[in-house]
Amino acid sequence: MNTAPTSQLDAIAALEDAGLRITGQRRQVIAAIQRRKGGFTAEELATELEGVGRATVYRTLKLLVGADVICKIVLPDGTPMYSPSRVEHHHHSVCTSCGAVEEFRDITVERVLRSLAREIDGDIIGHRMEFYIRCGACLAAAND
Amino acid sequence: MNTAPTSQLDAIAALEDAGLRITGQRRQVIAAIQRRKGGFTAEELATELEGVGRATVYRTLKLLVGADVICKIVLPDGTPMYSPSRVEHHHHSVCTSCGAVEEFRDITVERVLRSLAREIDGDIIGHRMEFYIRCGACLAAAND
DNA sequence: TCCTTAATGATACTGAGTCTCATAAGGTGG
DNA sequence: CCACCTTATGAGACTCAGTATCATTAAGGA
Repeated sequence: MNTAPTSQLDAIAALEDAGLRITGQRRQVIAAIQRRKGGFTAEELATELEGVGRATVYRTLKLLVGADVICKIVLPDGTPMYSPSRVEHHHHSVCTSCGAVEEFRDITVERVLRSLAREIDGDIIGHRMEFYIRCGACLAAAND
Repeated sequence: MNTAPTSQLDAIAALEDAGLRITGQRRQVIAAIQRRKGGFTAEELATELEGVGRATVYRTLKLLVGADVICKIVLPDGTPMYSPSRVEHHHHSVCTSCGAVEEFRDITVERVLRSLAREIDGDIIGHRMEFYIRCGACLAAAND
């Protein structure tokens, strides 16, 4: 199984591989992402990183999404969130209570994609798939 | 198989069932949607319906989404689109060239959802799933 | 028809992201 | 190690989709 960049160094290498410069700001953004290890919003990051401009945060996030270092998730209400990628091709479940993001890779999902490819008139060039859940922890908390 | 509201009258009935008033503006929005029978943006509708305020168009769209008369789709670049619903529980394929939206209902998809429900720690309360394609017509046009 | 309540429109506002453009680094080649 | 060319940055204006406010208007049941 292929793995996506996982550490600071991997993320930096991914940018280098794309012929991009490794700037102090980009390091800061990457470090901040690795520090959290969970879902986050662009605005959160921009607020946290006072030394990095808002535009730069958004620009860097976009680069990192393109390099598969992080991915962008859309909540049911349309709010975008970002989350570090651990597995190359994967989907997400997002807890709508606590915002926890889990990645999963399910061969069943891949199978469906292939079966749909046969049914659909045209070429499938991409897809979006997210599950909205109440995670175990939130359910447990609610039952106290 | 259950079917979702399909005609003007069904859409109006759906609003009535929800205890909402049938206003001239809402009739106009519904009529404009039925006139197209395809994907559209909120802003398109607001421009077309000069007699209806922008806020009202958005409000009505939201009600219609809630009543399963239309559904909201998100393109890969994040652009939102709306499309009339024909089938109750379904997913979409959107052609990224021409914007054509197709609905499909696939029992395989439902099966995956159930299998994932078992794997995921927590309750699945919803999901989002969209396929981005190049439709047959666009492929044919490109091959000329 | 009257009257309560819900809906509307104009407009200001929010949130997420992009654009512009002058200024400030990166990271080679010498 | 320096100069230089190019890429990246920051500040702030702008866009796009949608929401909030609130005074005014109109549904539709009694």
